[in-house]
Amino acid sequence: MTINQLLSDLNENQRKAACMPRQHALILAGAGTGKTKTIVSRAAYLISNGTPAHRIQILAFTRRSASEIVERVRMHLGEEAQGLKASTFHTWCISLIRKAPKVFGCKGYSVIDRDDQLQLYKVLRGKAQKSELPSAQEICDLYSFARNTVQSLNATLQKKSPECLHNIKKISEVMLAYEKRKKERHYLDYDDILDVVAQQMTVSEKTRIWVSSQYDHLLVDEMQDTNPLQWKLINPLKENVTLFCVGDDAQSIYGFRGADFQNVHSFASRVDNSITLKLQDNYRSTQEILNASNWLLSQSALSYGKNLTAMRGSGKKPELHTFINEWEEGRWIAEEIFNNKQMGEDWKNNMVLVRSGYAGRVIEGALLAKDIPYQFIGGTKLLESAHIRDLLSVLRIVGNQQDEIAWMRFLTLWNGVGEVTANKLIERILFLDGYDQVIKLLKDSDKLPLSAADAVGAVIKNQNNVSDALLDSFQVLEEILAEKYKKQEWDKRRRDIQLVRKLAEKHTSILGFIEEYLLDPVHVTQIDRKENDDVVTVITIHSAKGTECERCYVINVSPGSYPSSFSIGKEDEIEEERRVLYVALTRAKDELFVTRRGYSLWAEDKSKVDDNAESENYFLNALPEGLFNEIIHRHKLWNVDNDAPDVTEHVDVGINIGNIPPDPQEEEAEESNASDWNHMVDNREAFWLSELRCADGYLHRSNSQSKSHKDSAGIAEELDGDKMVKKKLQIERNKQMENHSGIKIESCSAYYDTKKNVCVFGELIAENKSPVNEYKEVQLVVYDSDGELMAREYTNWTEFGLMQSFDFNVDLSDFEMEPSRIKVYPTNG
DNA sequence: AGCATGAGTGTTTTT
DNA sequence: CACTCATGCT
Ligand SMILES: Nc1ncnc2c1ncn2[C@@H]1O[C@H](COP(=O)(O)OP(=O)(O)OP(=O)(O)O)[C@@H](O)[C@H]1O
Repeated sequence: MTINQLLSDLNENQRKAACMPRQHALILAGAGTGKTKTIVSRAAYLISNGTPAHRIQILAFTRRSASEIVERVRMHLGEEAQGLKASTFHTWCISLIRKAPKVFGCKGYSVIDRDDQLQLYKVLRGKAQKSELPSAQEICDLYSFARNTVQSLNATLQKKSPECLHNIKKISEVMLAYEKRKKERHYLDYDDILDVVAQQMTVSEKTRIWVSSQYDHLLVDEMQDTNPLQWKLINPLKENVTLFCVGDDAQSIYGFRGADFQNVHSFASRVDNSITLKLQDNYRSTQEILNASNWLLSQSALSYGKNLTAMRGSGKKPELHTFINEWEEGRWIAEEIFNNKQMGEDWKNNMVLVRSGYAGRVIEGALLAKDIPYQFIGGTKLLESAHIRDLLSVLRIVGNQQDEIAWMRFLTLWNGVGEVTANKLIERILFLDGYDQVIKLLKDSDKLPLSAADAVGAVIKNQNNVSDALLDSFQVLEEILAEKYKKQEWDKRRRDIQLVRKLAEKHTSILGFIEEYLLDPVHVTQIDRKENDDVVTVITIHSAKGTECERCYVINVSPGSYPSSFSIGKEDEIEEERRVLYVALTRAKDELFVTRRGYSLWAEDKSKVDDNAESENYFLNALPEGLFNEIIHRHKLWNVDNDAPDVTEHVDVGINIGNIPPDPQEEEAEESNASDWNHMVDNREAFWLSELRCADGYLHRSNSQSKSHKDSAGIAEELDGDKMVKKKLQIERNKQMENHSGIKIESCSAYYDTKKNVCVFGELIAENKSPVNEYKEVQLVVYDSDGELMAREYTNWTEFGLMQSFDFNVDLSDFEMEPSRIKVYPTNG
């Protein structure tokens, strides 16, 4: 494709922006209006009009969008685009630092990530109580926020944690100690990487000239998410370099990192002689999708002045699905995607948008259960996972002998060595000269096994071949790592090691390898699928900014999540939550599915107090009719078998003894009993049980070493080692009775545990049209394998989200035999 | 003292 | 699942 073709694809405003004369510009435009496309065109235009490609620097937020831009320019221009650079702010700065280590005074410094930073803070903070001093995590966050916003600690505390203001002295001491230690050990944290460059340019004219003379144009994507520190980086360049920034204030979602969505508006005042252009027309989505998105913004107290119009016109109306719980939600999505594949649609046309990495797990499970290939972007990255860090610590030690964080990690790996011993060793190691001495020290230590020295030796031998270094040191460490993680999916973790080796293959420098992947995180599920591009994408909304997909599923748009309960009470954070959802909705091209849970098992116990606030602030509260097609799913929770034989021979009903009014004393006893039961089926329990059920259809808890199996009668037993913990019981229903009473038991599960208790938990829908109102209770009957009656109980039901719930807890310790059959049905007490 | 171990608990978002 | 805390072991 030629440049002319590319330009003719643009609309008038886009073309005007792309072909601008040399002048600072801000392109302010809504979602899907072609900002990225405009950046691509701008770069292509500049190159074909004589600017050498290497004199254009593009800054994007993630490596993915950066490389996509370069790829697209290359597609249009071919060879001519050679040398065009697109990077994240961090990779750009580190490349400057590496290019001129002397200029920035960081020769031989190694980059530490968030977790290392935290480790250091933990050590330096000491063991003070939380009431005395904020946790290391909090201090770390405050530190980073202060630096990203280029604010004093005092100002940061006032804004973020006023309650800690009285502690400012202590906090500042910890921070200063951190900076001192960082310097001593030659570490650069994420914020240093930017600040070193920014600060140096601010104070030194020579540096400013050296940097800015390398470029003619700086193109910045996602301008709305840049923070003051990043501005400090761009600002000194504007004398010699032309800025071309694109952004959308309604998509600013990185406030937690110091970005202020208003900032983009100050562009004009901060940059003299700049011009602001606007793009209005949305080319991504159908009007129906935009209507929903527009509505969301219109509900805000702030006025974003955004009303997107779809150039593609009309399409399918978005759907709003409500489920009983997250597993039904996940299962439905997986099913939907699966069915679409059957109809001939590619996996890759589906994207599931989640709020947190954690929220993606359920979806992952559901996709896994259906064998749907997927990639998961967001959450813990490969090189951040504990077992990989363990292995990497050996490499880091060899790469940088002063790396005390890595030493700590490595030394405490060995049995018998804890923090104290490790510290003593480290103190000596730091003063050693050369690796011969280090190896000798490790060998001589009576606390460490010989293999510790072997592991280090293995890396030293392979310093120029990272992949081999990994392999050899892993062989030494395998045993100990297997032991450490034996309860935490060691097999899976073991496979990760192979993936890391793959990543390392081309690398000849240990530190270079680590640095590259610290700044450019790789997600576990991404590596193995080079040839297989056709996969479903599960992605956090924050990572999804700038991407698009034909069919999007935005999950868990429930009260307490949108906005997140964290933000309640803080207007600006609620607004940011709104923008997060806005970003999610506007990713969809053709079809948008918003799903939510009518009842979240978690929301309830977390904070009953907040419940009101959560639902009051809920974004979809005042949803007008007509924006979405609304569908409520009242599916069975736990696979009640509809084809189970009807039970008609219930003599029991005839001899119903009814509700024996308990005397006051007993009533009290019963109440305390009920609360006991609540504990037993507490939310946590229900959470795990259903999660795993969703994944493999059976019942077990993953974090015990339990195995599960299903016997021929369809009864799942839970095993803990060889000891049975619980046994699942089959339930019989009486459909006739249910129809008659208008009370439908939607789900029910029953277990018999080692304390000889039968625990039953179920949900039902009591339809108002019930002709026989006296059905107000649920009856439970338990038989042993000889068919002898063991127990009969009655209970009322209580409101439970979209349904009513009931539960029983029957003590069968007086019986020799185990329960074999149980029946549950409505009764007129 | 120093370490291993298990139970308990609480989960934004990212370079 | 990852982190903290309490406990008990050496
Ligand atoms: N002039 C145009 N004609 C046809 N399609 C266009 C035009 N401009 C953009 N598009 C298409 O619209 C979609 C959105 O474009 P792009 O990703 O550049 O938008 P964006 O402004 O960066 O969106 P967001 O801010 O939501 O990330 C892309 O699929 C792109 O190909």
